[in-house]
Amino acid sequence: MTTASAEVRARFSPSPTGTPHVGLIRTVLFNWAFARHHGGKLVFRIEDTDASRDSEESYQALLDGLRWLNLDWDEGPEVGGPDGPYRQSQRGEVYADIARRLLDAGELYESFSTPEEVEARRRAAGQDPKLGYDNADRALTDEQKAAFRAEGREPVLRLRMPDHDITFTDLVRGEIVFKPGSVPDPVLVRGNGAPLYTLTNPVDDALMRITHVLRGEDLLPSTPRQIALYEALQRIGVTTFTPEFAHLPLVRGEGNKKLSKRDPQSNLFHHRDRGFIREGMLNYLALLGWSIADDRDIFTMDEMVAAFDVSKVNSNSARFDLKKAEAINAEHIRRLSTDDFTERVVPYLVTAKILPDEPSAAQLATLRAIAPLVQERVTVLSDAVTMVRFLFVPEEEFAPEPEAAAKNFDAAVLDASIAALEGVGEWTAAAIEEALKVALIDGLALKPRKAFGPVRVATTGRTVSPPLYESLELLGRDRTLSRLRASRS
RNA sequence: GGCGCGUUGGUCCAGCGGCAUGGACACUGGCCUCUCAAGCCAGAGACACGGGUUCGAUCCCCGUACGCGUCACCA
Repeated sequence: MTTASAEVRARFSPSPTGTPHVGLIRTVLFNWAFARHHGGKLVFRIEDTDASRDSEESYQALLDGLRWLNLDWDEGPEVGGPDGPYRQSQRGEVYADIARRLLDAGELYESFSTPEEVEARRRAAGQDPKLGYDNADRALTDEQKAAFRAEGREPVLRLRMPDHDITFTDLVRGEIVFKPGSVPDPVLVRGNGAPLYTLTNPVDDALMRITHVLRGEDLLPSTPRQIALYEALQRIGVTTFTPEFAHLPLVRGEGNKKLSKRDPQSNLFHHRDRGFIREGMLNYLALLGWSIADDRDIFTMDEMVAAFDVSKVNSNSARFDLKKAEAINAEHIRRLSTDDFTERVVPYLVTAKILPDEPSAAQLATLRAIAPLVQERVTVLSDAVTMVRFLFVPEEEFAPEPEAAAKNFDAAVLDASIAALEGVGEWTAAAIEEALKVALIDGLALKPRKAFGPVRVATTGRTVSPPLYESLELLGRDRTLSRLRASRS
C-alpha cells in the first residue's frame, strides 16, 4: 500500500433512494468538514446502479437538502469536474472496460453457481448455509464452463479474494484484521453484465483518486473485499494506492436499532418543515459522533471546519435525540439577527395561512416588531405560528381558546381593564403597563397572575403569549378594546 | 450461527495509568417575572462483569455478558 498524493480528496456517494436520511447527512457533513479542514476536495458521486430502487425525485431531494444546508462540493453533479460523469448510471462503459481487464488478468473469474446450489452444497457438508458462497467455481475448466453455457447459464464475475490477512488501520477504530476465508469471493458483475456496487464503488473511488473514505460503520464488513479489489486494480495499473478508511458510528433511533428510514425523525425534510434552521441542524448532526470541546457544544460550521479531526470521532454509536437537537436549534435561532429571524419565519407563517403569500409592508413591520419577543421563545420556527397568530388573524375570525377563556375570564377584571385602557393617552407598552397596574394591582388589589391572565386570554386568545404590554401595543388600541369588550358579551 | 464493531449518569459528548470523573440535553428545586421562555443558582444521577499487568487501573491486556452491524446477481 503506497501513500497518496498530498491533496486530500474525500467523497460522498449516496444512492438516490427515498428521502434524505439524517444519518446520511451526518456522513456528508463529516466528509465535508474533513475535506474543508485539510484544504482538500470533496467529490459528490451518485450511485444509481439499481434502476429498480433509484429515482429522479430522490436525486433532486438530495440536491435540495444539501443546498439547504450549504454543504457544497468541488466535483460532481451540477459543478462538473475532471472525472465525470458523476452518476454511475452514465458510466457503464467505464465499468465494462475495467471488468474485462480484471477478468483478463485473472483477478475475476466466471461463476455459474446459483444461490440454491451454493446453499445445497453447504447443507450437504453440514455447514451453516449463511456462510455464503463457497468459492467452488474458482477452478472451473473451459469444458465445464462450456457445459454451463450450453445449459443457457450466464456467469457472474467474482473477485478472487486473497489468501492472506487483510489488515487496515481505520482512522476511527484503529487496526482491524480480517482473516482469509472470512469473506467469500464477492460478485462484481451480474450475469446480465450489469456492474454492482461492489465493483463501481471502489473503481470510481480509484479513478477519482479518493484518498479518504469516511462512511457509516454498516459498511465496515465490506471493507476487506474493497481493499482486495484495490490491490487488484493496482496490479492492472488502474490506480497506485488504497485509500484510508474511517468508519463513522451508526445513528440509532429510539430503541437500539439503526435509525430506520421509516421513522419520520430520520427524514431531513421533516425537521426542516418544522422549522429547524440549517445552523442548528448541522450543529446537532456534528455532535453525533464528534465534539468540539469538553465544555461546549454550540458552534458554527467555520468553527467545526477549523477543529474537525476524524481521529477524534467516537467509535460507539450515537442516538438521534430530538430534544437535544431542538435545544441546539433554539440556541442558534436566538443567535440570529432580528431581520434574519423575521425573514426566515415568514415562510412558516405563509404555510400556516397566518400571512398571505405576499405579506404587506405593514404586516412585515408588525412581524419584525414582535420578532425579538418570539425569537427567544421558539425551538423551531413553526412555533412562531401560534405566538403571532393573534396579530394577523382577521378580526371576525378571532376567538379566545374556549378552555382558556372559561378558566381565566373574570368580569370585574375585564371591566376594570377596559376602563383603564380607554383612558390611556399615547398607546405604548409603558403606558399600557402603567394603566393596567394602577387599575388591577392597585385598584383591585390583585396578584399579577390573576390580574393579567384575563386580559391576556381576551386579547391574544391564549394563556401563553409574548409579553403582554408589547403585544397590546402592536395589537393597537382599537383591536385591544374590541376584543376585551367582546369577552364581556 | 460466522465475521466485525461497541459498552462512562435517562441521552449525547469529554476524561485514556494517579482522588469515581467534567460539559450539554432532559429531569427536580429555587431566583427572576405579566404568562411562557430566556438567564442565573442549586440538586439528583454513570466508569457492564471477572481475571491479569502495575506501587496504582474508567483508562492497557485477556475472557464473559450484553448491545449493534453485516453476511444478495441491494447499496
